[in-house]
Amino acid sequence: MLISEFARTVELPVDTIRFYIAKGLLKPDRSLKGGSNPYHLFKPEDVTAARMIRLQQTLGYTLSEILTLNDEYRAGEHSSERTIEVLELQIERLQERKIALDTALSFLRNKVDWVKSGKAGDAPNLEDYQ
Amino acid sequence: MLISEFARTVELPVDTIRFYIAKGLLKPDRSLKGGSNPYHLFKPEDVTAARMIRLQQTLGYTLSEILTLNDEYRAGEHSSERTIEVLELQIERLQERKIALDTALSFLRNKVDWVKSGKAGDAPNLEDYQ
DNA sequence: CTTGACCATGGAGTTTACTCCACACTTATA
DNA sequence: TATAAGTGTGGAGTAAACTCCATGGTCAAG
Repeated sequence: MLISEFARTVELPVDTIRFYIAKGLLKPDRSLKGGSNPYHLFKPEDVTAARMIRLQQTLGYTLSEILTLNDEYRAGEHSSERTIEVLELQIERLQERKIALDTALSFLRNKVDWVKSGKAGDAPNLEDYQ
Repeated sequence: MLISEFARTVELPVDTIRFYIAKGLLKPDRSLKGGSNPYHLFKPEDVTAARMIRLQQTLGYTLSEILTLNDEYRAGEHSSERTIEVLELQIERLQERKIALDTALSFLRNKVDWVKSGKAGDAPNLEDYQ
């Protein structure tokens, strides 16, 4: 798969993909010779990698964090212990984020209820949701 | 409360607070005259506002989105319908984010299990978690 | 009355994550 | 054979969210 088809598949601009390649987040093959330089060739696993990046980004990871995670993951690929360590660190971080999210959600839901009740009693206070 | 105490309270650098004031995200009083210009005076509700900003930020809102939300919220303050509309839009957005988060979490948990099982069977695939 | 601790403003600098060229090359099409 | 479409590189530009700094002010302590 060439870069423009890959871009359509993962729904990202070509420029962004090249940016990710430059950063080392995507490492497509370069076997096909084309213009002034060999072309990038994307495999299905690159599609997964791109989707993973998007997912991690919506969860608040920076690109360099994603890169370090990938590197650590690859580095520990032959030690199950290290792999599990890296994975569990990610899980912990996401769980913290989930708590923040649930906090915000119950705060907002209670606020809706409070408004619907004609603002009876005290307004929900953010401080009560930590 | 003056700016440095406020900064300690909400655990943010003074510069960041001034930046938020400039953006209109915080609107402390300016009654106290001090140096070349009147000082900012922060009330408990400013502390809540600052914490709310941090929370919204960890949930992926940009500062200008937060500003528009605040503005919309204030604008609809006398119409319960509009207030509920704004709140429910936020809830929807957070629920989407929660789904992404749960996706990532179950993917990572299954991956941990898979590694712990001595990598028996197929590796968990991200595509299966959407 | 000077020194140090705070305060404000305006503006420059930084990092992140793109986004947009200009230029150069190859290949398919008219 | 010209032209369009696709690809690569290097580098400039941009928006967001800070972060740092120079300058200028007030005020309490020594």
